[in-house]
Amino acid sequence: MSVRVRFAPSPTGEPHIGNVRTVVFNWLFARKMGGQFILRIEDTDRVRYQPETIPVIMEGLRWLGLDWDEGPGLEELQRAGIEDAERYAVGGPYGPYIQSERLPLYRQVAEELVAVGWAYRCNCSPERLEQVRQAQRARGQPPMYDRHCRYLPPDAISPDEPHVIRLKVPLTGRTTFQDVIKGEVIFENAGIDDQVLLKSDGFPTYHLAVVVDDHYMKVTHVIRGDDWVPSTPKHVLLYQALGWEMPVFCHVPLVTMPGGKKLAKREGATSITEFRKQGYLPEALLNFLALLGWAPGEGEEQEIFSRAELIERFDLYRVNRAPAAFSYDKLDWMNGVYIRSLSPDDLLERLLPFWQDAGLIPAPCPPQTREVLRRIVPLIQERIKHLTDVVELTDFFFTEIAPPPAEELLAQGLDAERAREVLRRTREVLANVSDFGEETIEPPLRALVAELGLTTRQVFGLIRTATTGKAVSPPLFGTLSILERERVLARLEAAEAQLTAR
RNA sequence: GCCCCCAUCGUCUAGCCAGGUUAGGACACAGGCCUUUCAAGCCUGAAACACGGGUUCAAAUCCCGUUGGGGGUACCA
Repeated sequence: MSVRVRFAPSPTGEPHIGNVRTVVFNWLFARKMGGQFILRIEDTDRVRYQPETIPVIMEGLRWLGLDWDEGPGLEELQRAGIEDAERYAVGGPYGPYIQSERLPLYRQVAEELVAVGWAYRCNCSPERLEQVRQAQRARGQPPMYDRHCRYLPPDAISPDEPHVIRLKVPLTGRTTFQDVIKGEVIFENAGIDDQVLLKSDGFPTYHLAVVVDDHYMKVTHVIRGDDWVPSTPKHVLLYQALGWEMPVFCHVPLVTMPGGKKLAKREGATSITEFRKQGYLPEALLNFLALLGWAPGEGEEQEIFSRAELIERFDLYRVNRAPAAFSYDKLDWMNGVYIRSLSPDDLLERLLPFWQDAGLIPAPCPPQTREVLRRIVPLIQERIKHLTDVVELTDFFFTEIAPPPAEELLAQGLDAERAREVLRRTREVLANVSDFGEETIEPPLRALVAELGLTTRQVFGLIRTATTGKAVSPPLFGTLSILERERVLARLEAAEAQLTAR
């Protein structure tokens, strides 16, 4: 039978990067095994529901290259009020793939469980439940539902009055399951709460919905975060009660922040959208995430893997047991590696939106500007770690610069008079050079350095500051050539004036 | 509190299952080379088996305990 896995986000916000790593494992496993990767929307929490995050989640997956074989279809997306539903509709034979579209199914299963004695109705008020929990805590007992309604006569609560349906967990014995990563995990039934399966608003809780959907969608492997381990016995009980075949469970370790701190949904954990905005390449992020908690092993020392290589080598059974800390340092390095490996034209295309967002070049990029960019890219390719870095590194090509203050011009240790001389002589040289190509500029400037008896650092540093306004810039001769003679001479003159004014 | 999971350089990890390694690699860090700045590249360095007991000729590897970390404990997922 074909492997079927799923990512089932709840549209209450954008998934944090730890969740995304788990999605990567799911996707890699599906592709490796030639199976299906399913996207299911778990919108059963009506309080925290934010429909607008559905397309954001989908957009993020697409950007990362995590395509899904089955997922919400056109009509259900339209009913959810998603704009551009056509753009995201995939559909599939086991839909609908949005849980709010499957309500009758959950209710039916819940009623079945009540009928066979595996579940019961409960109309305890939230206040009473809270009181019970507080009392238990005060006594130093684990907070659990006291099963008040479990022992009521079967007809004590009418199906028509507001109530929830709870799982009737066996009071004794133990529930166990085999986990791909952890091996056998054992829970005493006495410690398992009578979990609510169907809420009073008619929506299922995660526990009911996940079991029902995974069953009917023929999911074979449940690959999810470690945080689900404690609720897995409830799911196992449900599978047993319903007589359904169990999927393979695989609980992958969580991802923490660099300090080892918790990576909770709202703790500023970065989302795919944020990484994208910060100038990370999707292939770099994918590569990095795949290596967070997994390594090919067998003495393999390669760390840069193409998408195809990751699929080929990924092994779910080799995923680590211990949680992994996210490292921006390593991601940055990897992003730089990927940026350097791009063809200049490809890099140019990816850089374009960042230059445009910064207002440095017009939105439809004119052909002339593109030619300039084509000359700039090779100069900066090995100097940026993020696509966003290009803005600060190249802005002086597109905007006028304020003449640098004297102290910056004199940073190389020259006195004002000497610096003025350097600038004046440089202007003479550059005014008379036959053409303004990189190779034509360099020899006479080097000759000038020798003639003046100064160091290249002193002279070129001064020219750099004068023409770019920065102490750090792309390689000087290429930069001057792209700037062109007129602007270079003007900036040199302006700098000279700065020193004179002094 | 109770339940569950986890433990190799600062970080990601290889090695563990099938005991014998100078415990390997990468990021970051330090020093050097190259060099017009910054990068990139190259070379070198520092850096780990959490602790305590077993088992064994031999333990990072197997067992137990301790400590530490993480997760769960909702009509959230």
